[in-house]
Amino acid sequence: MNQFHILEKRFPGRRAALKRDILEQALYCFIELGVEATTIEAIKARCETSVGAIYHHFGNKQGILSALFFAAQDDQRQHLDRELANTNSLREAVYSVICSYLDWVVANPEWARFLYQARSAVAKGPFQEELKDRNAKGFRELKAKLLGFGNESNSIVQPFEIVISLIVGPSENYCKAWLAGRVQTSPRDYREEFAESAWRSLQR
Amino acid sequence: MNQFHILEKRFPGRRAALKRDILEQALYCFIELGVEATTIEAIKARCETSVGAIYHHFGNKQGILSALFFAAQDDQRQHLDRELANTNSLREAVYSVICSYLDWVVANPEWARFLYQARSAVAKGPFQEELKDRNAKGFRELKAKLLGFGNESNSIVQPFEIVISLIVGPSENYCKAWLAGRVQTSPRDYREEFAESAWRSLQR
DNA sequence: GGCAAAACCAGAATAATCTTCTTTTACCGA
DNA sequence: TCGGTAAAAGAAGATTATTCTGGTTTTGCC
Repeated sequence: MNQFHILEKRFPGRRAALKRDILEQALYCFIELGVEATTIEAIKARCETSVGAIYHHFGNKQGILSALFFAAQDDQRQHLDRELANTNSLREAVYSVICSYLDWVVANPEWARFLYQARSAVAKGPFQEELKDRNAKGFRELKAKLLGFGNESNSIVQPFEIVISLIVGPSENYCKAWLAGRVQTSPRDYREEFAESAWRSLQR
Repeated sequence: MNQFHILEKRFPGRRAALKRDILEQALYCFIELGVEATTIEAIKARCETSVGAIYHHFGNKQGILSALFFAAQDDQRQHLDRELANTNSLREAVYSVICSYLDWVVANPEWARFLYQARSAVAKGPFQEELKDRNAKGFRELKAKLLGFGNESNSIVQPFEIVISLIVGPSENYCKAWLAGRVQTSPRDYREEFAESAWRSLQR
C-alpha cells in the first residue's frame, strides 16, 4: 500500500489505470514545481501518454487540480468521520478532531502539502461552488456533532463561530510550518499538547 | 488616504505613479480572478498601459506578484513591530501580536485576502529564497522578543516550536474564514476572546 | 460470436498567453 | 541646450493550454 491508495480508492479498477497515473504524476509536478509552473507537457512526459488522453479524462488543467484536491479532502474528511463516530463526550470529540487531523497530515505529507498549496487555486476555479458546498457541509456536520452533547456543550465558551478556529487553528498552523520545514518535530509528537491546549482554550 | 497607502509608502513619488497603478490594478485582478487566471493583458487593459511598461517595471508576472506580496507582508510586519515595541510583559506581547494581526486584517481586507491567496505561488516562484529569509527573520525576532521577558518567559508551556502556532493559529484561521465569508462577525469583535484564549492555552 | 454505441487515446492544429526585442519618447542633471 | 538614462509602446517570437479530427478499444446487448 503506497501513498496512492487514495487514488485507488477513488478511481478503482483496471479501466481507470491511466486516469490514476495521470493524477499521480500531476500531483508530483504540482508539489515539485508549483501549480502554475507545471505544464500539461510535463505531466504528459511523466506518464508517457498524450494530451488527448489527459483532456479526455479531465477537461483542463483545473480539472486535474480539482480531482486531486477533492480526492485528498474527502479522504481527510473520511478519516475524521471515522474517528469522530465513536466519541461520547465533547472532550473526546475535540481530541479526535485534532488527533485525526495531525495523524492524517503525518501519514500523507505529500497530499497535505498539496491541499495547502492548491486550495486558493481551486477556490477561484470552475469548481468553486462545489468547494463551497463541500466545506459548508463539513462545517455543518462538525457543528452538529460538537453541539450534540447536551449540557456539556453549553460549557463551551462564547459564540460557536470561533470555536472551530480555536480547535484546529494551532494544529493547522503547526502542520504547515512542519511541511515547510520551518520546524522539525513531527506534529504527532505534539498530539497531547495541541489537544489539551485546545480543550483549555474552550473553557470559560 | 485610500487602501493603497501601502503602495504609496513603498513606491513614493511622481515617477513611480505608473508602477503603483500597475500594482494596484494587478492586485484587483489577482483578488477578483485568482492568480492563475489573471493575464498580463487584463492588467494592461485596466491601467491602460502597454506590456512593455509592465515588463520594464517588473520583469515578469511573478515579479508583479512578489512586489505586491512583499509590500503587504512588510506593512503587516511593521504594524506588528510598532505594537510590539512598547510591551513590557509576556502577556502584553501575546496580546499585541494577536490584536495587531486582527486589526491589520480588518483594516486591509483586500491585502489580507491577497496574502493568503498568493503565498503558495510566491513560495514556489523565483523569489522563494527571499520569502524564506524574510520569514525566518520574522520568526527569529518574534522569538527573541517573547523569550526576552526573563523569568516570566519560563512560565510558557512546552517547547517554543509550538508557541507561535498556539498564539496566532486561531486568529489566522478565523480571519481566513471571515475573508471567505464563512463567518460574519468581524475579527475585531473577538479580540478579547482570541487574546485571552491564546494566553490561557500557553499556561501549563 | 457479432454489432452498434460509447469510451478511450493519439497527435496535429489552433488559440491564448507570456516574454523578448526594437524603437520611440520623456525626463533630468550638467 | 545637450547627452544620457530611464520609461514606455507595441510588434514579434516563444511557450503553453486547449480543441479537433480520426482511429482504436471496450462494453452492452442480441
